[in-house]
Amino acid sequence: MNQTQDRGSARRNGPVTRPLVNTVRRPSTVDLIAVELRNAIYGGTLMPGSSVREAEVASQLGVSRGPLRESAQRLVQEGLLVARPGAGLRVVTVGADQIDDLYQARLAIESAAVRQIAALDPEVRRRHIASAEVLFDALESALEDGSDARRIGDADLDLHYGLVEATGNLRLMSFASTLIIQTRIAALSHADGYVVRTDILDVHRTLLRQVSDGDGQAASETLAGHFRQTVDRLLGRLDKPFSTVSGEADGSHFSFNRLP
Amino acid sequence: MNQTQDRGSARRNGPVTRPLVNTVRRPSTVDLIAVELRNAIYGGTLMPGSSVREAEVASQLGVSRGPLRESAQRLVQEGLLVARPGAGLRVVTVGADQIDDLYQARLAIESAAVRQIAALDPEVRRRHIASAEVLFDALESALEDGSDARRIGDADLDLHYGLVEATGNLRLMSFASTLIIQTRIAALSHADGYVVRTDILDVHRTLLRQVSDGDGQAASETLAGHFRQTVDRLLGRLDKPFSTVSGEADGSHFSFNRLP
DNA sequence: TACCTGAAGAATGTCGACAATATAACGATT
DNA sequence: AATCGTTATATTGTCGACATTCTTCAGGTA
Repeated sequence: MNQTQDRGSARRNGPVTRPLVNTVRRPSTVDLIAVELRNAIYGGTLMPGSSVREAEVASQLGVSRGPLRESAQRLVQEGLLVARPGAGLRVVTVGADQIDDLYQARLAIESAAVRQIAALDPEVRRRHIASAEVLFDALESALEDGSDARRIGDADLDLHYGLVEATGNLRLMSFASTLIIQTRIAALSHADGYVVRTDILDVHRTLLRQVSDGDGQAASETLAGHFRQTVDRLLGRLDKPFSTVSGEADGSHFSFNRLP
Repeated sequence: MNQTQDRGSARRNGPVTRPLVNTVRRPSTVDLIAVELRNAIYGGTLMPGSSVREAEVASQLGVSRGPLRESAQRLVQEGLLVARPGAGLRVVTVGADQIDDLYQARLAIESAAVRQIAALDPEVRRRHIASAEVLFDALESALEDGSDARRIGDADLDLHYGLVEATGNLRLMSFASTLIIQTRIAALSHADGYVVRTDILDVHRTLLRQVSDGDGQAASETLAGHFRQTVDRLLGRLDKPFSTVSGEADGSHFSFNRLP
């Protein structure tokens, strides 16, 4: 699996948290390692529940255990890793009892995002959601191409992150990034995490329409309904998905890029 | 200044982020140091913009630089510290250009919280907001006692955190804790950060009433209006505060508790 | 057979030391 | 006088090694 670290293709590996203060300065080693770890989790290289042996990962990254441990604490703070004293690091598992809280948190962030965008002046609003519409097209293409569920899920999450990104609020972006990676972890945790609803396009088309129409309240409700359906499906509470495409989790072992 | 680390009086030092997974296990050293650092920032011992020299703080905590650096990375992830390569750690400053985003983020979290609580069944709802009402009484007492602006601000922030805590959503609680500490940082950054509006009681009384009445939409709008006024005041855009109480920032130097 | 006990192994937690870098002070120059 | 370049100091960044803790597995016992 190709873990790239250049910024250009960062989107392909999912959203990435950037430092809150956006000044010009070269990224620290801790930054680079943290990005690498997040990508490894998001990309399925580090599977949920698997233990992260420091010496092993550190040597693969070409660094010592010190910087690796510092980076790991960042992911611990994000809730992507858990550290049991003496027992080391593990990738979190998002259990069924966490799904509700996770999507409530996503609703908090993303609902606020669409409300905020919808409240903008029509002109700037159009400019801000332009990139989100590109991501919607990407989702449409992924569905038309008959991509596997995993790739469709990527496009879905990218779109949701893009909406938050459109606010330009670094705090919201940081929160959204964390929650979306946790969503990915939940999908990787459950066997049937990757199932695609056929109405996914309609929902998101409606969502974007409502945002661009300036109706934040409606967009927020669309989002709430969408999340509620998703939670119900993940919890097996309701109707079965309309179309199911099994996604394969490539079981390739660790393969990081050594840091320069 | 008394930095206590027992859980009982944690509220006095402000909200504290706890690990996302709530299992029984002794806190790691990194946890303890991180709590100590957050309290030092929240309590004004580490002032915004001040540099955090690793060796100095580490020796005061009775630990080595290694664990301290790991803990610091947690606060970096939270946006409470910034780390410039080679130049070390500094406490963040929340500039005027950050106020908007900060309160938008708080609105995202807290608005979702009050909506969520308001949507509960009336009986459980009453039980969940009971602690928040205690915090409201504390705010009322602080105002009646003629406490300084700093203490009133504490009670205010405690109440806001209590509302999020009432959701029981650990993710939202973690976000709220971070944002509230950043709010404190903003207050410590600006000279006139600590001014108290006389209508603060009315606003929060209304807020709690609307939540307990199950009107999440109204509560959310009350919150939005309150934050908008606060931002306008902080940015000096609008009317001057009705009553001003100057808060003193005790300039006492570092004084941590050595970890056991 | 199931459970508890204990020892061996491996991984983590912590520390001290060294190298690399940024900051500050100082002097030279225009 | 102000600015630029240089040097010295202090602090950070990184690493390797050791102490500590958890996990595992073998052995014994009820």
